[in-house]
Amino acid sequence: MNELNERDQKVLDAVISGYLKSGDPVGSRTVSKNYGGKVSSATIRNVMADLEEMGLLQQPHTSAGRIPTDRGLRLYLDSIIQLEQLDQKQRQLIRGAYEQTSGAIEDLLRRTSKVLSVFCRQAGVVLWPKFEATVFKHIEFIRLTPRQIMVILISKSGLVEHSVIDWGEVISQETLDKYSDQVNELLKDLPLGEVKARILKQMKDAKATFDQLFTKTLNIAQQALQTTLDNSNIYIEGQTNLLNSPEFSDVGRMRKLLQAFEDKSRLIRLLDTALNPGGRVQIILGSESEVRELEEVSLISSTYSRGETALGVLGVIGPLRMDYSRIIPIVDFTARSLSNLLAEERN
Amino acid sequence: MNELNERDQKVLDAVISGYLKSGDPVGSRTVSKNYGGKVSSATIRNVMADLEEMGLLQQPHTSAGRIPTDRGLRLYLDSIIQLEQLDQKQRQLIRGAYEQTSGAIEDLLRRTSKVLSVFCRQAGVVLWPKFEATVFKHIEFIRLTPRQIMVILISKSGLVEHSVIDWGEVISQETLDKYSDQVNELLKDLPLGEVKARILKQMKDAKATFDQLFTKTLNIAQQALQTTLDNSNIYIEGQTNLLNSPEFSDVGRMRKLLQAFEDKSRLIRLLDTALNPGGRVQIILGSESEVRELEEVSLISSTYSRGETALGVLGVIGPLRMDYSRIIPIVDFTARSLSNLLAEERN
DNA sequence: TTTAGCACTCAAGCCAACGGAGTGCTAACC
DNA sequence: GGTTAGCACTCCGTTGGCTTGAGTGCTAAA
Repeated sequence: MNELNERDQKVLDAVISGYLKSGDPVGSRTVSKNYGGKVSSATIRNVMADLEEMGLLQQPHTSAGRIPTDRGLRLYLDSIIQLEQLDQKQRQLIRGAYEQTSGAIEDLLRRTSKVLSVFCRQAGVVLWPKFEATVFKHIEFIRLTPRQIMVILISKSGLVEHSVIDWGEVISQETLDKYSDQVNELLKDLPLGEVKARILKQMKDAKATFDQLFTKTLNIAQQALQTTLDNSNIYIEGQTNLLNSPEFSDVGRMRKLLQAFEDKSRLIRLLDTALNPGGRVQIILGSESEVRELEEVSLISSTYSRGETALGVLGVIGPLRMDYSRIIPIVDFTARSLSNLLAEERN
Repeated sequence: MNELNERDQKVLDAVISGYLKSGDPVGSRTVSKNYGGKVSSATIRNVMADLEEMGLLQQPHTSAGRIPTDRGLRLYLDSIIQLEQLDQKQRQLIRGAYEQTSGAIEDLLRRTSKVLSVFCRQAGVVLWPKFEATVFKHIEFIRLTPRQIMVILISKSGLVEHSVIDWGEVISQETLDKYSDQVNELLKDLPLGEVKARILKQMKDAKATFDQLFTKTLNIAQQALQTTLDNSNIYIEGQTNLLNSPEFSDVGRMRKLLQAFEDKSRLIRLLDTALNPGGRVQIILGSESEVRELEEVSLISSTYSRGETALGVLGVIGPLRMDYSRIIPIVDFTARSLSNLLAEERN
């Protein structure tokens, strides 16, 4: 691909930013004006034809102005993604939004997605922290019915997951209590990613000493852990903000989009790909993802973490045509804020 | 209001059921035909004019057919609500849908709303069981940070709620453990609705005996309980089914509706009003509710329970124009199924 | 290489005409 | 007196032609 000279670049930028603002195709006259009138529209037309040939711009139909192709948009985004700082006032507002949050981590995350949706006027999403990235705190077995055991797993960061295990035989609460202390001791301060291995190792040892009941307890813990690790979750707020974009005033598109939102597993997959430790803001255009239904949206995301460990992803989903330069700093700042809050609170 | 004679009734039914099927206003000729040709369209026109005068039918404009008013629809619904049995095949299918559910009650509820949405082709909703209607099983205090305590509350039916309490002073895990047994003993088998009173009473006694730490523990329990009781939740599945109805192909209406769905508190309020112990299927037209945004939908609901205690509400939300006679038996049967499952599992 | 000019294209808005569904009313009918 | 046929009238939705305006590509001159 040919390099773009300065003028090409400028025209491309003008077309794209014009399009992002108005949503309408941008014509040569408009560009010429914004260019300061130094070049005539005819010249611009030539440049635009070149850019079209390069696959960066396209025409919805002859006699319409140009809009960017996905490739063109990508190029543009890469060039603006080195982010500006968010201005002081906005920062204050975002910090303020966190003030009355309760200690529960769920509240924190839900609040975050709300913040994102409100400040960016798009859909805000927060991917639930990866359980395996957190540290074991406590496990509790409760005998719900003679053959059903509820297992509650708590991580140091305050994540709680519970699941119910159908157990083949009757087991008493006393037995469960007896061993739960041992399991708690065994797993103390272990990253959840390593818990499984530890349990399995221990199960072997227990078998060797013929401690059947302990083996059983471990088994239960093991099962519960599996369900927990398989669980993923996501908070979405402000989906209806998307309805305000003219690109989704078409009912068909709209429906397609909302259907994609309804099946969260696809969204989770998408956000998962955006999880990169230590990363700054990242933009994924729908066409670049593997989720066909999300073709017409774009995800501006950032990773949040505690200390060095990347926990999850948060971000904003909106139409391809968004005010990226406004939203990018917000996402960035929100991710930092959340990371800070997580770091401060639990030690 | 004048009584309707048989013919009036028949015409009303014909108009409404025709309208429910097609969505278009129904004209006199159509009714005359469906009537078996025994009466001419002119006669029908006279009857229809009468019904309009009574406020049961209305015309979108002169020279259009008639559609029911809300009052007319209400009358019609009241007459058909004595429900038919669901046919054997559908029953099988619904039962089948529950087969692979895990023991966790959350799964059960989510599955239920899924079932409703799929079988009725509308949005399925399930209101989270009222915590105060369930029975205390277990409480657990976990010291998350020196000043933060996580309280986990479990009901006999397997509901789990947790909250984090910021505690003014440092409290050790040992202290918490020491008293949690006492609290558990104290609240054993108590309906959650009565727990609060019991705790308060006990706090007085503890104060009298100067058992400060116990008072504190009770205080924590008390706080956690409050948050828990305030919590209400709701599962919604298949919102996008609503988008298929032609009445919501208008983007404005659509938006209004989805916004109402996004703020769950309003939905919860609506469903709450439908909670009536021992009740059969109930229909609430949007115009009859206090939620303005839900004007154009209708809720077909039923109460699910365990034994004698009404736990929550489930149902279907769809446009005013729905296939009520098909959906009513489904909602009814689903409510029974869920109640049965809840009764069977936990004893 | 840039620019002015011109012919051409296409979407979108406007308007008038038309067809169809349905009504209300009147006068005849049983 | 209730019922029906007939008729004039109303109103919506669709169709199709027409116009307008934004924008293009090409050509020829600067």
